[in-house]
Amino acid sequence: MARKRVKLQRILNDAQRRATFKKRLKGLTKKATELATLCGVEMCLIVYGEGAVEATEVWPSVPEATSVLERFKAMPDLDR
Amino acid sequence: MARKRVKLQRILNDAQRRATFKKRLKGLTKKATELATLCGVEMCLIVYGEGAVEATEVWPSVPEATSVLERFKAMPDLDR
DNA sequence: TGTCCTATCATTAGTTG
DNA sequence: GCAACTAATGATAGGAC
Repeated sequence: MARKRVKLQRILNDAQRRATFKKRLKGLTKKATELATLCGVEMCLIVYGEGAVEATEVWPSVPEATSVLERFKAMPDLDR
Repeated sequence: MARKRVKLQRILNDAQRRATFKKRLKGLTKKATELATLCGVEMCLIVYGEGAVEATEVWPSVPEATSVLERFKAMPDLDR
């Protein structure tokens, strides 16, 4: 989305993939914050990096995400 | 972000809030898809709407989200 | 209400220090 | 490797239907 479009496939270069991950994760969480604020909803986001390269990320925080997950787990299958 | 900027606070009008929620959720999941593809990571997103107004949303799918959640639940506290 | 359009604002790829 | 900057693409508020 800038000087050049990026192909929609896994970035092979490790350093560049990490850099892109960091930038886009920031953008994604910002959007998530805006959506939660504007629409008055609760939400959580969990990202699993591959091995030790990208760390696992939990948003907005581990306790809040856990709370949301408990509600999801407790929800009857029919409602899912 | 378009003809006019929107205030970063809960949209009071129900119809408009629903419309904004739908548009932004679509944009958010698109971004999430791109991040997962570009960086080769697994992720899930869970949104709880308020009461019956906005429905609960799970991305990318309930089975995949459940899989990610199981891994999160099984993860030692120290790693979180 | 849902979808399409598009002017306008937001995000970000590439680059520099 | 990170933060800042900038050009260029991407997302979306408001409007039309």
